[in-house]
Order: sequence, then C-alpha cells, then structure tokens
Amino acid sequence: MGRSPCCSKVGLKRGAWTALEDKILTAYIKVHGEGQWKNLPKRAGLKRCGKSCRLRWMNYLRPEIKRGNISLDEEDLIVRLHNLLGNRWSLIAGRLPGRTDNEIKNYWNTTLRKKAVSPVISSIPLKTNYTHSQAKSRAKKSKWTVSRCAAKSTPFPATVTRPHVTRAKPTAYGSGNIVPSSSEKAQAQPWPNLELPLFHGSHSVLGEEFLDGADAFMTRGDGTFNGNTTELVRTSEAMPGSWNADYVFITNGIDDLDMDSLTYLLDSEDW
DNA sequence: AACACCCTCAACCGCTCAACT
DNA sequence: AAGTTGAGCGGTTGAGGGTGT
Repeated sequence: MGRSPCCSKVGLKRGAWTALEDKILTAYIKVHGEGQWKNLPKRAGLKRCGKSCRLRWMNYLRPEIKRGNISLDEEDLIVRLHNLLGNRWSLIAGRLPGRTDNEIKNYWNTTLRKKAVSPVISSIPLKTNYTHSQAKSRAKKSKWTVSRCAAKSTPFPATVTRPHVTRAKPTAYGSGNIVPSSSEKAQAQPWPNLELPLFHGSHSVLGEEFLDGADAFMTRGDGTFNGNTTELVRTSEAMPGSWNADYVFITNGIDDLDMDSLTYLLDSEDW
C-alpha cells in the first residue's frame, strides 16, 4: 500500500486553475460524467492530479453550485447544523443546496466562529417551564441512554471542553412530548444517545445538565458562552431558583451520534 | 505612494474508509 | 484475512485583494 504521490512529485501542475483548464474539465465531465478521478486527467488531457480535478469540479465547476453571499437563513441553518453535527462539513453542505463543504467550512472559519455567541442558547425558544426537580424527573423518565459526563474524572469544580453537538428537540413530536410514537421510533431507531434538559436560568447562568451516577452536574457559562469551554458545577449549587427547561440532544463526543438518526431528524418536515 | 497587516477562499495535504482483489 | 486502491473528508496553507497607517 502507499499513498498516491502528490502532484508535485509526478510533475503535474498545481495552484490556481486557468479558464482553459476549467473548460476542458467541464467539457469532459459533461460527456463522460463524474467519477474515475484517477484516470480523468489523462483522458481529458489535463496536467493535474485526479484529486485536484475532483476538488475543482466539486467546489467550483458543478452547474448546481450557488454563487453569492450566504443568506441569513442559510447562516442560521449552518449554525444549527454545526451545533448538531460539529465540523462535519459535507453533512452540513448536504442540507444546503448549492453550497459546498469547502464553502461552508470557510464561511464558518472566517465569519461565524468569530461571532462567539452561543447560537444554541440564543436560538432556542422557551417552550416549557419546569422546576429543577421536575426537569430531573423528566430526564430520568427518558428511555434514552444517559451517557456519563465527559469530565467524570476531572476534579470538581472543573473547566471542561464541551463537545459542540447540542440541538433543540425537533418539534415533530409536539410540545412537551419528548417520546416519539412506536411507529416513529421504528423509523428513527436508534436516536442520539442522550436526551436531557437544557436549562435557561436567570442571571448569567446557563447550561446543560449531565447526570453522572447519582450526581447531577451542569455547565455554566457567562452568557457569551462561546460553545467550547464552560465551567462544570454541581447542579444543586448552581440552580438559582426558578428554571425553564428545553430538551436538547447531547452527546459526549460526536462519534457517539448515529448518523441514520441524524438523517432522520434532519429529514423531518419540521426540521 | 508604499508598506504592513488582515481577511477570504481556492487549493492542497494527510488521513480514513469502503470496495475490491 | 490481508493487502491495495480510489474516493471523500476535514484541517491547513498561502496567494491575492482589501484596508489601514
């Protein structure tokens, strides 16, 4: 085995594409279709590696690619999808017709990352009022697996890196009903592995609750909540009194997420 | 006008994964 | 089962344009 030699090692052209190269590549793909990238340059008469051709086609030449600025709606969708999927740019791009993974990745890195305001916290509407005990009880009743807190072994109180994969509960199942019907479950199985409330506190305290054995912890941010680093505190000590709770899906790592479930969620009409 | 710095985004790199032998 | 290969993905780079001094 071995990696294919890069373009420079086999005397192929690198860098920006010329208009002529674009024309040749487009004409070739129009006749022969996509695929066979390895052999494409030779057949098309391009002094490029197949990888480079694929990238140029996928990110720039495809006719369905949408040009122009990202709209506010698209930006909102990117933010929501990023909260759900993390840096899975191709999956995110799949939900934005005409946009490429590269474009979205660039947009995120250059524009959205700087905004440093939690899109999750700011965009989730308050729909349900729960007391802390009610919310805990509700979470306990959930049929979904409760993952351990990622920072279990971290001395308390601790600062933990928070996986960037929360999202609001889809409204497809109706307000206050967090358990899908059996037929819905049959379609959706398995769901993301953790469902717990997201608490909206008064003052500056915001967070998500983690159940870790008998202990409940929650994250606490300062209201700007950049989505990456937050403080972990014991829930009983953090609760300011009255709370509103919404349901979110949380996972301790993006790898825990089941892509079929996500696809199902994303394909739901409400989404 | 000249230079430095910043920003954007197309392109590249290195890796993983699935399909195939 | 193990090796090979191509496709695809996400992180990173750097050219070029814009802006500030």
